[in-house]
Amino acid sequence: MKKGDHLFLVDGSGYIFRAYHALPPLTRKSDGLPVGAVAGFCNMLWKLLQNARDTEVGVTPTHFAVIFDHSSKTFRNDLYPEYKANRSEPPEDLVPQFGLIREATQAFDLPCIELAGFEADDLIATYARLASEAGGDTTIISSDKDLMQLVTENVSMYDPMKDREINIPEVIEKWGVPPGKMIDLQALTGDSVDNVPGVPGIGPKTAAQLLEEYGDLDTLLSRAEEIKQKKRRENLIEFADKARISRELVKLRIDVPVEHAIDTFELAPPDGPKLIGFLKAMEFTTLTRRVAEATGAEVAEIEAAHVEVEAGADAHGPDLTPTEDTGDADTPSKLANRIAEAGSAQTFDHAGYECIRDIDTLKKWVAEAYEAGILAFDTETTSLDPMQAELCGFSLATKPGRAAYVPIAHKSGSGDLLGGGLIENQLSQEEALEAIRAMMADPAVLKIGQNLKYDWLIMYRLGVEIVGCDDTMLISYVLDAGTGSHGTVGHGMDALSERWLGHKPIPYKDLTGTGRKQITFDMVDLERATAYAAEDADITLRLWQVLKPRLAAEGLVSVYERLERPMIPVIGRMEHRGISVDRQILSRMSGDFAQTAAGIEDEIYTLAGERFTIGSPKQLGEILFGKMGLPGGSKTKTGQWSTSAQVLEDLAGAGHELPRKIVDWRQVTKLKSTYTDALPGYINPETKRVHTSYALASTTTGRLSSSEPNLQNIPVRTPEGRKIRTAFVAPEGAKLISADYSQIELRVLAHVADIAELKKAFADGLDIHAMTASEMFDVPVEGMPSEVRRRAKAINFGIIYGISAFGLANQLAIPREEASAYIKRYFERFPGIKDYMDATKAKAKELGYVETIFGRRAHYPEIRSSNPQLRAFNERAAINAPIQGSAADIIRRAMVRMDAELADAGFGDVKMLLQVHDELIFEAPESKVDAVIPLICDVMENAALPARSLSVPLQVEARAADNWNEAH
DNA sequence: GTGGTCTCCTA
DNA sequence: GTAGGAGACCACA
Repeated sequence: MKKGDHLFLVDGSGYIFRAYHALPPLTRKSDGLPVGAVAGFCNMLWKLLQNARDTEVGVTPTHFAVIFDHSSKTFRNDLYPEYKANRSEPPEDLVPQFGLIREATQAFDLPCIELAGFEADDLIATYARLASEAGGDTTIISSDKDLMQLVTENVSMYDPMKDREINIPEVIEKWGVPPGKMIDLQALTGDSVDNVPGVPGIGPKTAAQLLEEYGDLDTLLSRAEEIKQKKRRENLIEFADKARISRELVKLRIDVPVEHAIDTFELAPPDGPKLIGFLKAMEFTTLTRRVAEATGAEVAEIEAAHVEVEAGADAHGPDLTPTEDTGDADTPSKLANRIAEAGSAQTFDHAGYECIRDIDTLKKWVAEAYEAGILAFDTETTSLDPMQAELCGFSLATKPGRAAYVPIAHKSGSGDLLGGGLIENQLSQEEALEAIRAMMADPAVLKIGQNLKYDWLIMYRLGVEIVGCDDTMLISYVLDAGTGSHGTVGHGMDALSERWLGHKPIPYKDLTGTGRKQITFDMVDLERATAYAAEDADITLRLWQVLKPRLAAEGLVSVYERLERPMIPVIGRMEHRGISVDRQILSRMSGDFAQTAAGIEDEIYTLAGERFTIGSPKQLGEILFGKMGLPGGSKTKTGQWSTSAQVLEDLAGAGHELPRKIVDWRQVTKLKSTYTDALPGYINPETKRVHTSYALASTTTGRLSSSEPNLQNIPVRTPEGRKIRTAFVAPEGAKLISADYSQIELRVLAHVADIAELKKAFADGLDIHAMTASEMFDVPVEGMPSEVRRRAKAINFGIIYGISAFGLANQLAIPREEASAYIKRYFERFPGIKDYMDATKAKAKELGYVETIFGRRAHYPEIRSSNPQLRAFNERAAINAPIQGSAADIIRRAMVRMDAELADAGFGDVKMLLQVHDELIFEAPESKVDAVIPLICDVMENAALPARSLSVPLQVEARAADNWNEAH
């Protein structure tokens, strides 16, 4: 090892625990052996060995070793017998994976280091020291805080699961002290997991503050008398010895008598066949193929290695999957596994795709589609906006590897002086569409798309109907909504392909470029267009083969069939219809807002004594809290003083003039920039209407989201904002109808938690917030002060959001203790709610997901996190999801049924335009309004039936007017 | 140009 | 305290 070398040390024992808790629990080999953590470990190693440069680490290792704990007893037990005494046994299905991870390390040809009497951390500390002394750098692959004391200029850490490097600044940011003081900090705080005692009542924040003040632990303990806080002083004196022992426990040994010299860690190129043998045995098909591609090995020629599972371990463990593989029967989950494996074992051959340029070939493909009964289909267009896009061509696939592209509007490149003309020998749009029209409308051929709503709209605009279809994006959404951390698992094709097929598709930008020089798809040459477009269809088909069988295997067919697939034409039609927006009204309002804003700006500059960028929170903060010296409220996570409306309102309340002006200015400029200025830009030049885009698969709960423009957040709370709704109008001779569910989420809560009092209140049509207030505060509903009702209302909402004292206190601007007391009182009065919340949390922890009343699943893998904040957040989300999600399912059911119900009743000219979570907006001929409103309400109120019979009535309120403001 | 931060709009 | 999208600013490439 020499200067410039870079040693990677993987904390193998730490990784396995973390991976086990962070990854979905269901990863198993076909014989039931749990291998989730092993899979994560292998992927991580491979990534570090292949592309460490592409990660946060940014360097490629020259030396590499994986370090493990040898056994649970170490020298620390001699120091302090209780050390790690409260460690429970590892979970059953984790046990066999310890051995497998060591096997994996050997399969990777990497040193597998452990030593009796020492923890992995001590070995890591020692090797890091040795590397530094030899002039090399070290990256420790771990995010364990116990290792942070080792961080120096030459030693950093890397969290492989978050792709995050941890250097000196990150340690300071996280713990408030530099790495050199981490030992003292941990000595003070202790560690309940490892049973390191520490000093009671001292957490990380306090410890950092004390160390900042006194420098180090010894000084602090010797001067403990000076501490002002009584309890803290007493504890520091009483537990000084415990703190000193703790320091010895957390201090890592850098002088372990290691058996392997660091030079033996030098990295050799991977032994492809050996590694592949192991990966095959583990059934990691995707990684197997990646390794094969990188090492040039032939997968088929390599036999799966024989891997022994540690004796005594229950290899099969308790089965966690809802459908168990039993016997030889081809169960859905077995089928799903087998197909997934077959699909991902094949490679992609871009040169094998066909470019269809004559009608006979296209007809041959159509015949092939009939034969196969399935056809993956994808359109290529000039725009992401399906209401403006023009068709460039479309692609087809009938089985894996068998795919083609049909160009219809490609032009020759711009480099050609005579260029810009249509390329010859392309089928015309009419000809090509005519050839596929009958098949597209024939349910005998299942059309498979990825985000099919887009292609559906393109074809709908061209007069081609699609009947009989599947959407891989929606299937993935039904199966995996919420998996991965922080919703990182999207359901876009690139992500799905990498995840399920182990294949990275050709990036769109490789064809079109980006930014100013970006070209439209019709300018892409046919060879590359064919490779790209046909690949998309090919991928879609393979994804369908992998994902579709899982629906049955995991009991999610009806969710997909009733709540997802039918939404494609429903939402497609709504987006196609758009809504009429009055440009004049918006333009007038923009002018007014501009004037108002300019006036306020002058006043602000005068009050501030200088001109500055009001919209910059940074500059504004400097003026308010620096120059003017106003007292700051809360801080943002980057340490800036917050200038949120809440803070400014508080300052205004204390008699300061400027903050009030800022609030006013913000409101006016917000309304202007986000709404009155932006909306006219979305009016489609052709239709003269605004066509929002609804995302069907973007939320974890099942709600839709709306974008470009977002029509689900048009202002309503303030009179100024509300006026914007007057610009959403019905055309001459028509009215807008707004129909919204009253208190749907509270009704769902009453139903799912089965709360007699709430159910009765809804059945009797009572004011639910007043009723809650009356129950909680013993105040009669008659003559109840509005403040009392307001508090009960906030609590009711809080319950739906997975209440916390902190949140309720914030909402009501009351002390946290008071909020806490309210919650306690609420739970005493409605114990069923508490039971429901506890049961929901327990279910989410056990299964990793929660369900709506219709069986839609929302995954919260991080609910098992050891990070209390993250865990609590996931608990609240898990409590909220069945309520929010069930309401979302109900309105989806209403929407799916609505068009047909309207048409059957002779209201074919009444059009559903928008959805805003609990509200539907329609456009109807004036003459039909009165007759259609009861029908709309009826469909919405009975939307849960016949699948579910709610024990609470649903109530819908509907009104018609010339514009959205008056209708709502 | 891109991505992160802050703020604010909705149910 | 839940679920979203978007605009402005600003530091980075």
